[in-house]
Amino acid sequence: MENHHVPPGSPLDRGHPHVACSSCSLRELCLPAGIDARDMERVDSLVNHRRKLRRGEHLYRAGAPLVSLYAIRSGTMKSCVLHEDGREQVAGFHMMGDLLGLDAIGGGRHMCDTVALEDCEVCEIPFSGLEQLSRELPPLQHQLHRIMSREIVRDYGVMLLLGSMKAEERLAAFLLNLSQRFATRGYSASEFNLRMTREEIGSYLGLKLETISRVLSRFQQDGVIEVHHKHLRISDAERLRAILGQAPTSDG
Amino acid sequence: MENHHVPPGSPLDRGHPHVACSSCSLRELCLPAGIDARDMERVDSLVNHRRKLRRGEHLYRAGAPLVSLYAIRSGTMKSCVLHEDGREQVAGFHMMGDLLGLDAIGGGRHMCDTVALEDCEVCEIPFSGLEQLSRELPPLQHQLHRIMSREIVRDYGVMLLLGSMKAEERLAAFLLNLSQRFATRGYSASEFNLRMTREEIGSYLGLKLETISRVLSRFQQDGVIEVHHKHLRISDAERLRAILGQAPTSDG
DNA sequence: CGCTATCTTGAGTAGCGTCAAGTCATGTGG
DNA sequence: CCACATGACTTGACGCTACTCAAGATAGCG
Repeated sequence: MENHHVPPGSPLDRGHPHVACSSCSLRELCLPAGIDARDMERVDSLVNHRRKLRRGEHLYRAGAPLVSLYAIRSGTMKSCVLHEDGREQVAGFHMMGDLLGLDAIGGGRHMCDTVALEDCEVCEIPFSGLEQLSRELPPLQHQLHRIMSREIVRDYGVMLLLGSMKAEERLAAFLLNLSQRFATRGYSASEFNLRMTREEIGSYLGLKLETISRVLSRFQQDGVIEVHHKHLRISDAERLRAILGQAPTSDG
Repeated sequence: MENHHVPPGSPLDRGHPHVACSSCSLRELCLPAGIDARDMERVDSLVNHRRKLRRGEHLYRAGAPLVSLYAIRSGTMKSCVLHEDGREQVAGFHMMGDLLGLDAIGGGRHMCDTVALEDCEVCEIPFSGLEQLSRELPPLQHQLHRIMSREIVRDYGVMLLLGSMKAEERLAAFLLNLSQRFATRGYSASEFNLRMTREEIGSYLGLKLETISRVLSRFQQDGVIEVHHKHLRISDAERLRAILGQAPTSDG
């Protein structure tokens, strides 16, 4: 799938390209949402770097000091939390428009590893500058708060998933969530490529890769999805939602 | 302390004393951390209500519009996320100094239920006023960001727990976390009362109440803790940490 | 073209859930 | 003060879901 939604070759977009938020197609999904044209140039001047990452490259590692937040322009990333004994868990998958690095504000150091799952491009947003500017632009301040709050709510949803759903429900929830995020970004809700491995999905959902594979096969058998390696088509979204909705206990 | 000159029994007083942040023993744990004396009175004037809750009473319910954030002065609360089918899960336990309601900023509505586990007292912080004041007081702004970020990091920890730990590890992690939070607040790290039921602990940890009961019994058998109903003593914190640390797979 | 990472599928198993019975603590009304 | 009701907790027996281990298939990449 071609993520390059952004018109290439704008005046500022050469060499080490500064691409303005004001001309970014993601601006309504991202940090500048709600900023009016007059103030936008101040945001533009804050977000003055882009950075490319190759597949597998780290955006930051746990322990690194907080310098900037990052907004994804293109590509998909994962964040992993680590346990001393070496266990790691995927805490989230990120795509265009998502804001990364919020975990580092509390302690001044990143608390997870964030890695590109495919070639990515991110906008770098110096955090101290962001705090300063958000004091002057209430809509920017509010949007930052909203983004952090929504991350908290998303995390609650993951807890619910991990704490009280069975494997099929977890995977149904995951696929529907992915589907919705693609739709929000203007892509097909019913057909997309998984950018992550079965193992990464499993890690995120608290399951083993074999279980992911089996459940995907079962869904396909049942005609709910068609899956061929990384390519996935949701044939019957209604049924997926039904899988999610059915409580395991009591009658029905 | 009455920087507001609110006469006792005035409408604003609502029969509850206004207790200023500046004289609150929790201020270094709570929202005003890092505010200097000169600015503190502005924070005091923002936080102008206290509210008492009886055990079992809701502080807010999912769906309610965001009006205020709440700081716990005394008592313990739980937050529960709900699934349409009626399943619910405890997303967190809160105690003195914790700031509640952050889930509501993103959508303007609360996304979970928050309930008192015992009689509680909270300080009400009108959110719009908080955003406004935090534009004028950078340390307040930064502290709000830190609190939200720490909530995100805490959530990552819960995901790790739910996604990759066995029952014994989860409970060990839970007890050590409680212990540390009591210690931070000046209480004993090794001896305290559980304010929540086995079922609530289980819900938080993604386990059933019978499992909580069994694992507590096993810990007691092993001499790691002593537990008698709600009363708990950690006899061997080192061993608890060891239970947490041991990876289940491979050698070691 | 072969190497490696990824994925699929099967068989056996362990850990936690379910169901059930019984104990204990707390509170209430007589 | 006691009898009783209620909610919380403990413990046992059994079952099911997802894990483990293992073998083989497939795709991507140099």
